[in-house]
Amino acid sequence: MARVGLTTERLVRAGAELADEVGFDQVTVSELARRFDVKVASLYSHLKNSQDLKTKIALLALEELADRAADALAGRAGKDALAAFANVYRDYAREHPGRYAAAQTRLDPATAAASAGVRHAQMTRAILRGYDLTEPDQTHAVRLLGSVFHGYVSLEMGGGFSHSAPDTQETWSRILEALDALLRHWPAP
Amino acid sequence: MARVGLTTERLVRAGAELADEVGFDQVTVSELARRFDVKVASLYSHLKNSQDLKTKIALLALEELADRAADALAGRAGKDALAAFANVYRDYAREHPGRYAAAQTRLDPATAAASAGVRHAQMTRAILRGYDLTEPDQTHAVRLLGSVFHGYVSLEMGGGFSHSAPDTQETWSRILEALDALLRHWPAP
DNA sequence: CTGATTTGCCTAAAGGTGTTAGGTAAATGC
DNA sequence: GCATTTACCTAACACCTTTAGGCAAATCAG
Repeated sequence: MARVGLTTERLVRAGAELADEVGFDQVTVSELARRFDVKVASLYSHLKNSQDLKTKIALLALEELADRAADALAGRAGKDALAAFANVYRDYAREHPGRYAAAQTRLDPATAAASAGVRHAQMTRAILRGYDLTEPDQTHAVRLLGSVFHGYVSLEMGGGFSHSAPDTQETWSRILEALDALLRHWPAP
Repeated sequence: MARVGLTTERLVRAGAELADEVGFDQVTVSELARRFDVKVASLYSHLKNSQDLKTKIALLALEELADRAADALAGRAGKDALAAFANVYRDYAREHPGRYAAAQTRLDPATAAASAGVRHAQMTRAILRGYDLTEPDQTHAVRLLGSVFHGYVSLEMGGGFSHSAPDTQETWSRILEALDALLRHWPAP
């Protein structure tokens, strides 16, 4: 009965990899057990249940994303910061589709408040400091940016833009330019 | 052994209602059977399998959404059309969260091509005729609008904007104004 | 180093979902 | 009124989730 050395940490990391390979909603405690060559029930010493696993994968993804975004923002401002930030999301989603999907799962308010999600909101606000917006327009703009980034990435990954000219990279660049222009000339109500 | 009168049609409609009540990914063949007071296996005469049910719910949602959008667009142009179209999405998602989620599921290319999804793209292009965009900018704009609408609605429904001032209705209006302004002054590359 | 304790992984079992194969009775058609 | 079709059923299997209780490996006390 050799011990494998399971920990919540290792399980969550493996779960994240599994998500990237087979899709977040195909992540299953059983498959995870199989990968560690261990019986399913053994995982329940480290995880409360299946939902717990998924939540922890989501939190991991949010952390990784926030870390990357913070890195990308360092030393940048204005359109430069905007593009760097946006590209972090898009690149992360492409590299880690399962983790990205995980990051979109609805968390209960308490968990969300303690997650890296708040860093994301702060960083978006930081970017907007490079533009001339005051409250409440800044909040409107935060929400717009979140919508565009999330919406674009999820449509692109879902194949919504597939196989049609012009290519999506071109569209992405033009959208970032358009957003920059919009933020520089944000219309009065 | 009284016959209940199951048809694929009725099952899909009931599935859509079930989705709105309990969430699209909680839609299960078993629960559907329970609602018709029928054994699970009986559904397999009308549905290929569970995935087939979900796909058909998605197609139904896409149709309904396209019908509403077409209605809303009739007789409108410019910003008026833009707002009406956008509101159809937002309202539909609020009234029918399960169906809306269904409408986001990835369809295989053949199914997608035969779905009401193409009408959505056509209507978006129709709206853009009210602005002065030529290809390929029109395509970029189609993608931007899709991203914003989908992104905003899914973030709002996921609770991403919850409990923070200003309220989301205000943001939504301002975003529509901003998009209108952006489309009227679409930046050159 | 030995014995006690903790703890990691196991077996067993129960309940839920998905799916297929084959039967019976109700509806339909000649 | 009989033959055929078809709607729904029972039975069975496979897989996932979760809990309860057991044994042996790791850890710790002395």
